[in-house]
Amino acid sequence: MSAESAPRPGARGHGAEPASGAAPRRGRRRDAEATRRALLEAAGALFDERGFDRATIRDIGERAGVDPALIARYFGGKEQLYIAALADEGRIARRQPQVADLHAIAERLLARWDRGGTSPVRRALSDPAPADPDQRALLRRIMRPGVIDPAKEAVGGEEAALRAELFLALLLGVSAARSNGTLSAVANASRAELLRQLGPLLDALADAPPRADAPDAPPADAPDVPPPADAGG
Amino acid sequence: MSAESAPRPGARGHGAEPASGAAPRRGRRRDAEATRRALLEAAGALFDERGFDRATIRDIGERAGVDPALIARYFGGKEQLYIAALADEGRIARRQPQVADLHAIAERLLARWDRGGTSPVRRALSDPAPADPDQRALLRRIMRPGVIDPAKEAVGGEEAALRAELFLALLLGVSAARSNGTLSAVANASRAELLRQLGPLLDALADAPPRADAPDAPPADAPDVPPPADAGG
DNA sequence: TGTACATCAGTGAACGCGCGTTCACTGATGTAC
DNA sequence: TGTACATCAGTGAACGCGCGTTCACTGATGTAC
Repeated sequence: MSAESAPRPGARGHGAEPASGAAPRRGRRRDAEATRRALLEAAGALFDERGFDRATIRDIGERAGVDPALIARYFGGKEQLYIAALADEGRIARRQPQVADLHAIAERLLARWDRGGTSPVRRALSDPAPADPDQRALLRRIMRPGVIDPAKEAVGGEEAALRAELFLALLLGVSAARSNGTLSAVANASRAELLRQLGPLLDALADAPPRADAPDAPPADAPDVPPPADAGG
Repeated sequence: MSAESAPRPGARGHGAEPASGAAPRRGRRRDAEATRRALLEAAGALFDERGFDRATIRDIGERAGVDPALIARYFGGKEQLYIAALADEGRIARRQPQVADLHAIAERLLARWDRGGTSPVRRALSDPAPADPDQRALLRRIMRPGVIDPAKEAVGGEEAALRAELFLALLLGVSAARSNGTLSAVANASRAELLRQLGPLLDALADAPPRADAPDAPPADAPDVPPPADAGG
């Protein structure tokens, strides 16, 4: 949809059009690698925008300027294209300079996700449906180096792992709300305003709260939570 | 799946089975109202578990113990059944006693969502795909009385609306992460532990941060955010 | 009490549609001679 | 330089499948007489 898109390699038309645009790899009008990349990027965008089911291979092909049958040829099928799009995003993320500061990570993530349309990883992480184990492992591998590990280091303390994940979950929730537009104040706020409001929360996450099993705390064998008087249903 | 399910009204079998279970409305084995309710509850559960697309009317009918063609008869179609399931959840939520305390609301929401399988509203709110305006309005109407308005009252201050929505977005993110299981620490933590970790964040949300346009603050005409040096992509 | 009928909840087969996939084919490209 | 050929990127029609929907039908229920 936007002006900047991949250099469509397999452009239709049968006649004319001898590669007028500046193609990075000269000499090959039929370029399998460029086609692969175009499919990967179109898939990343559409999987994020619409989710796996609603992103059809025909739409992906159209956005990439490529015949959808080539998805089967280059990736094996739609499912494998999805996995490849996730992995590709991980590869991109790993190239970014790493920082171990919650505010900086939050700013980077929200900025990336606000740009919209290129993060199937974000969607996979915020989908409430149980993910299959292979996909979970892939997603964890993708988010660990750039987000989870630095966040863990930033919060420190005993429950660092849990807190780092809460940090990410929090941002995912905010980003999803921003995209779907139902919570209008969150959707319409500028990113700067949002980050200002989130600042104290991130600070609170970095300050370790009193441990439940501290020496002078009551015994921690209480059941999960008192039943909250379930009315209705 | 579980032992407690709706009293299946249109039970198959053609023979025998003269209503051995204790039916609340005696005398009518063929009960349109009970069938409607069974469909509504099965739909609520499946729409939440799998999302709209992956919840097929055949599965909904099977879980309700009812012929899927009755969805068209009673609701008009799958889309209208979905709307009805959202509205029904709103009706249930409105029956609950209202509290204006972030911790109490958070506990109630997480408890409801942890139970799993009955909240199409939660899924609709955490879906990153842009929602259509009618659906947005319905969702806002559903969440306002029990969650948004009390949260707004609890946080107070100038940006109360934005903060109340952030509160909900945060919980949605945590709940989604809990359901899909990718963030394992969040998924495996007890709800009590989770609420303990979230406590300071909720307190931070309730304490108004310094306003950007306060008398002694720098002018607030800065652009959205400095470009974060976008590497890769 | 018994019979005929109207009502309406529920049934099940069939339909059209959009999807991912398959596969025989086309034609451009690079190479061998 | 020119010709024949092998390779392989890309094409497009067709396929089977699962979906939501439709609709003529069945049969249980309640009522009128």
